[in-house]
Amino acid sequence: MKLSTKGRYGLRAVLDLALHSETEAVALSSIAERQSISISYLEQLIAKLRKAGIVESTRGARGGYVVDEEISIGDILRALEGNLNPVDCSELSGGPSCHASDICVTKYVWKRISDSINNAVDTLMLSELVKESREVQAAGQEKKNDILC
Amino acid sequence: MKLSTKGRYGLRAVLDLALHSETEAVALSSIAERQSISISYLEQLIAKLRKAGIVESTRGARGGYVVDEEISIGDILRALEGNLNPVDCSELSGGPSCHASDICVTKYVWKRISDSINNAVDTLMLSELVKESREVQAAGQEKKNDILC
DNA sequence: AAAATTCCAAGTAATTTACTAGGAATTAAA
DNA sequence: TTTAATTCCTAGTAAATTACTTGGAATTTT
Repeated sequence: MKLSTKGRYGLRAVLDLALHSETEAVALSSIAERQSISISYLEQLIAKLRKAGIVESTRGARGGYVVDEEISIGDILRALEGNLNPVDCSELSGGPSCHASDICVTKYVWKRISDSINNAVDTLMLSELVKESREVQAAGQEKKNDILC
Repeated sequence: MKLSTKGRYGLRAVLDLALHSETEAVALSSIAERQSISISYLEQLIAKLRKAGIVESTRGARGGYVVDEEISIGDILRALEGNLNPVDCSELSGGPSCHASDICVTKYVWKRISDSINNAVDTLMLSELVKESREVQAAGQEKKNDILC
C-alpha cells in the first residue's frame, strides 16, 4: 500500500517546478539537479504529466515546462500513479459489477478506502503547497536547499 | 498504491472465518477451499493475524481458528500489510523527523493521505461486515456460494 | 551550424510479491 | 497407542513489477 517513486518523485518535481517557474519555463535538468533525480527517469514522469495536461512544455533551446498551480494534488498523483484505488475492482472505477458482486462485502471496504484517499487528495491544491513552501522558506533565516521529501 | 494479496486474501479469510465459526473452530482447509486460496499461502497470512492477536488457534485434530468480531478492519489490514502509510516516512509512524523535515512540504500530503486511510478502516468493524454479509445472503432466495471479492 | 532542450521506444537490473515444498509439533479419535 | 487431522515453521523459487538506463530523433534558439 505504498506510492511508487513515480508518485513521490513526480509530486516533488511538480512542486519544484511551481516554485521555480515564475518568469519562464524550467528545464528538466534543473529540476533533476535540485531534486537529485536522474533526468531520464524524470522525463518519463513528466511525460505522464504532460499527457494529462498538468504541465505544458516548450521544446528546443530555452525550452522547459510550466505548471498551473490551480490543480489538485489528486489530479497530479492519479496522472503519475494511475487510479488511487486500493484494489482493481471495476465497480470502484464506475465499471460493471463483478460476477460475485451481489454477495461481495469486502468491496464496501475497498470503496470506503478509495473514497477517503481520493477525497483527501482532491481537496488539496498545488497552490496551497506552494504557499506553505514559501512560508517555510521565509521562516528559515538562511536559504536552505530545495530538497523535498 | 494497491493492497497486496496479503490484505485482500487475508481480509476475505477473516470474514469467511467469522461467518463460519459460530460453534467451533474452523480449519484453514475449509476456508482455503471456500475462498480458492492455497492452504500453504493462507497459513502465512493467518500466522500474521495470530501473532497480532486477531485470531486464536487451537492445534491438533479438530483444531482451527476463531476470531472475535469486535475488531476494526484497520487492525486486520495493518496486521496483514504493515502500516497503511503511502510512504515510509518516520514522522508518519511517530518517529523522529527526517533531515529535510523543516523544509519538507510533501510530507503534509503523505500525512493527509495516511490519516484518511487509517480513519476509514479504523471506523469500520468486522462485526459490521459480518452483519452486512448475513443480510445480503438472507436477501438472496438461494444459498449462493461463499466467494468474496 | 551548434547547442540546448523536449520527446520517444526499448532494454535491463533490482526489488518485491506470490506463492510452493517439506517437514516438525500437537491433539483428538479410533 | 497408533493414526489422522490439524497448526506451525523455515526456506526456497517463480512471476511480476518497479526503477531505472541507453540511444537517439525532433525542435528551437543562439
